[in-house]
Amino acid sequence: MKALTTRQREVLDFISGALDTRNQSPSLREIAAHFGFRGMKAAADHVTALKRKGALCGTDRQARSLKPSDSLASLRRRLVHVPLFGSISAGFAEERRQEAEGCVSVDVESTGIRPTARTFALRVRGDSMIGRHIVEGDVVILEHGMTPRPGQVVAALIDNENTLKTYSIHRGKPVLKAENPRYPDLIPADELVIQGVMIALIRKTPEGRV
Amino acid sequence: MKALTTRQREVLDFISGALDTRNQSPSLREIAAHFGFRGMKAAADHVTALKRKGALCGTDRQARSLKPSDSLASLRRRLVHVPLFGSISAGFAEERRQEAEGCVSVDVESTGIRPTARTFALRVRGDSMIGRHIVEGDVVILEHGMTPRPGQVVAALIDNENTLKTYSIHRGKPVLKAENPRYPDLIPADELVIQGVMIALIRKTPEGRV
DNA sequence: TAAAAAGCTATTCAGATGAATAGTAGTGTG
DNA sequence: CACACTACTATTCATCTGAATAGCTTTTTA
Repeated sequence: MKALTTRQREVLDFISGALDTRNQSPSLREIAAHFGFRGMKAAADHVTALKRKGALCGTDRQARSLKPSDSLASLRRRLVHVPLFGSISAGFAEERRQEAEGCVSVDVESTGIRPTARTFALRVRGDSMIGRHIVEGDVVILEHGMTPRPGQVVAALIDNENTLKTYSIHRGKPVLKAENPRYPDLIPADELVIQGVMIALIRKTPEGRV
Repeated sequence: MKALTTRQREVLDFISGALDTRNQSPSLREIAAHFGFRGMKAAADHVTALKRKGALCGTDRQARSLKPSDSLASLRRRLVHVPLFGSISAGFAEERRQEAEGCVSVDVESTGIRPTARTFALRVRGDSMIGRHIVEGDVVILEHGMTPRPGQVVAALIDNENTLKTYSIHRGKPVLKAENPRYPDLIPADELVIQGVMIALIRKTPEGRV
């Protein structure tokens, strides 16, 4: 990519910014207005220059189709937006989105996070999974309706509360195991509702947290 | 939000899909073309109905401004796209984006992930930070140029390789501590290049991983 | 069963938009 | 110096686009 001039950089930043905040490309006239151009040819010229230098791409003659051909953007994978719950009380309701307390966005990778409607996230409470290096405050992403395999971490509804356990087989029977010696082990799995199987984890270190 | 008909759901899905894949709202004519409508009023009617039912929003008379007012979307926070490295060899180059092996996207939360240009991600190798529950394969998100505080996890360049350590103060001097008894401790921090301070962590459980 | 809503065809219109033409001033560069 | 490039003003044009009007059939609801 050829070097950009200061002005071209400014125009590119404005377009990227609009795309980030409004999720929509500005029109040539909006670019002109933002920079105080009296005509819009100036904006058009900058866009042409940016396209020529490979910094910008867009469909010809199509409104608001500009987007930076930024290498970071091209590396960007398809995103999944997953509803985040503090806890899930009942079974899977239709309108579970309503109860979500937030939203976690992860990019899909080969690892297997598929953008299913049954994917959700849960905030971890307690330290029952410390043996699997899952600590309080972590956000786990789970897939509902997946059949767990032994060794996988699952979220189960125990006493009307979500708990993370390791799914395993003991004496030929499926059981749920806590990964902390202080917690009771081996709960028969078939009597419980398994909410989901863990497919990913996100930990955010708050500013003051140590 | 009122219930949608099957057809309205289809139209909404098409718009969301276009937004996800092309990052751009379709025009009414594109919607019509996709569903094989002979006129474009049909598409306009569906859009009007979806807006009325609160499923869709957009600026009046503005091209390609449709976007689902989906509750999941409204919960969605501003995203940061962070370049992911396998390792960082030298100091911070300008064109570090070029070397990035991927891209991690996280949504900004109050925790402090600010969309700085100095934010980057690193894939964890080895188990030197097992004591902090950071395991092999995890992706840590770091901020370059931040002054670390004791107890925070930092990435340092040791022997031309990135290593995660805990930053702490020993006898009044800053030192780097490995969180695994099998690794050497207490490396004087001021002789090293600190690449960044950890602000978040992402763990993805591959399909077969246990 | 009657009314309302959904789901379309066909056409028209104003305004938004990208692109083009013509021209000016300044800045480098070989 | 001539030439290319940047960075604009000013204006015009074809097309894209959203919105509107008139009408039609089918499905849903009261």
